[in-house]
Amino acid sequence: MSEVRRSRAEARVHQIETIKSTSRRLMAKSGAPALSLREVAREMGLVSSAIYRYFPTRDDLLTALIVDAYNDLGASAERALARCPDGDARRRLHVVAGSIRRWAKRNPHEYALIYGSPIPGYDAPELTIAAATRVTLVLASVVTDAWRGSDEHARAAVNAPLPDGMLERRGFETVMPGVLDVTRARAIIVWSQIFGFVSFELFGHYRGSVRNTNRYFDFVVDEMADLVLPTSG
Amino acid sequence: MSEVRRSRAEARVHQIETIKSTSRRLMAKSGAPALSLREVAREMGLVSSAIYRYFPTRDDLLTALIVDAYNDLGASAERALARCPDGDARRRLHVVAGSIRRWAKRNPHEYALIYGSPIPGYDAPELTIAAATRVTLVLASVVTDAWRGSDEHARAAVNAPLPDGMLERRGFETVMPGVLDVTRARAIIVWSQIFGFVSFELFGHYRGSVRNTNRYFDFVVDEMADLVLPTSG
DNA sequence: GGAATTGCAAGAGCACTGCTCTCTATTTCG
DNA sequence: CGAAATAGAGAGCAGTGCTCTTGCAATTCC
Repeated sequence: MSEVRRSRAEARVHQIETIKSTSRRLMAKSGAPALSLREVAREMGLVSSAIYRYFPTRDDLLTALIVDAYNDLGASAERALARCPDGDARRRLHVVAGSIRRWAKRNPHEYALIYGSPIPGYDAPELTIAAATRVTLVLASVVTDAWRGSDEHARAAVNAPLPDGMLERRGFETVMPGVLDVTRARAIIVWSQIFGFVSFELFGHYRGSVRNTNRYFDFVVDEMADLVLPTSG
Repeated sequence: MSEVRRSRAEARVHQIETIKSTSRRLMAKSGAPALSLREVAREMGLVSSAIYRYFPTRDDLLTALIVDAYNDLGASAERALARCPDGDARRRLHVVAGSIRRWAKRNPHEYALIYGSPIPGYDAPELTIAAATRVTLVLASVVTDAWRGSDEHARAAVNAPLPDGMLERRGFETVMPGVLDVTRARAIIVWSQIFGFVSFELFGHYRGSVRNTNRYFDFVVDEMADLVLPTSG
């Protein structure tokens, strides 16, 4: 295609990028399980064995796509939250949750890739974990900001003892500083609920019970806000 | 293997059963995506083409496995609930939720098959929908029984208007008779939450945040009970 | 009971897959 | 410039889902 003269290193990153974008395009049509290295190569006008210069195995290509998907979702949530830095907490939660849902509906196969069944025998390397954390940090920050500077009354109203060693301690101190343990535990519920909802919606499990998923999603996020945000009373 | 003399019809259902159980065994090792008709045939001492007498396509075999999985999970939940017909509602919810989670951990690949990413281009036939409903009916009955004969005070405490046309009306009248709309909507949250939890646990998304998933699961179910059961106050 | 029909398994074959290997042309580096 | 590293081509291997034909056995019909 592009007749630009490139150094070898430049050409390499360009090829890697082309392989990934071609894969994404093909994946959008038939999903990750049907993604074939040979088809990617064919689409690029390459012979199949050439792909292996860049991704030694199909799983390596999938890993790269997974990392990109996590980052794309994370960046999307970050942008959405940045767009309302001073709204009230409930609205911010709606905005972040909505951006996650919209991203998933825009990229259903990539969503399935990262939040659907994992590829059996495939163990997520460290790279993916860091990328996966991004979107959770956005959610965590909404809750943390909402509780920042809350008074004793609000905290006492929800405080409750938690079973010992239920949550990981390492990490939470820096991620949700100054937030009660119960609230942290509930924030994880909110997180699971949002992705549980999106998965059920995308994978068709609401058929027969939920009619208007947009309205129902608003309802669910409201309930989650009640669960995890300080009472605005 | 078995040298029993069988009529043609008997032999047929026996072969179908053998194919399915062999598939389940192979799936337990490497997951559904890696399930190969040829390997099933090899395992049974058959030639690959013979399988097609019973399942005209790989998708048909998967459909059969999906239906069986839904039914197995549904029956498991039904049995669990039948074992405590007169406990209090909170305990019954814990029992049903726990049975779902235990089934999932015992049959992770079958769980992934029905609640993980759907096979792209695969549309669940009516058969699977009926089977899929079973486990939801068990959850619904716990909530319905809890609200049966509740007084006005309890109902007024949670009653709230719901957006129009949010839930499907058809079906709910018979499935959760006499239950408030808000409670129905919340029951769906509970349902999503349980499966969201199990998916996150099985697919490894809690790594780094939840340490003791058993205790955390109890916590989550308790919170869900608070959301959907009448206050026992 | 014998003949026609149907059902089952075998085996070859097609187009596809991931992946490996060798060979050649080209670019990079000392 | 010459040596080393790299990209791509092409053949090939073992595996896949699925189709088609052939021969045999069991069932059904007259």
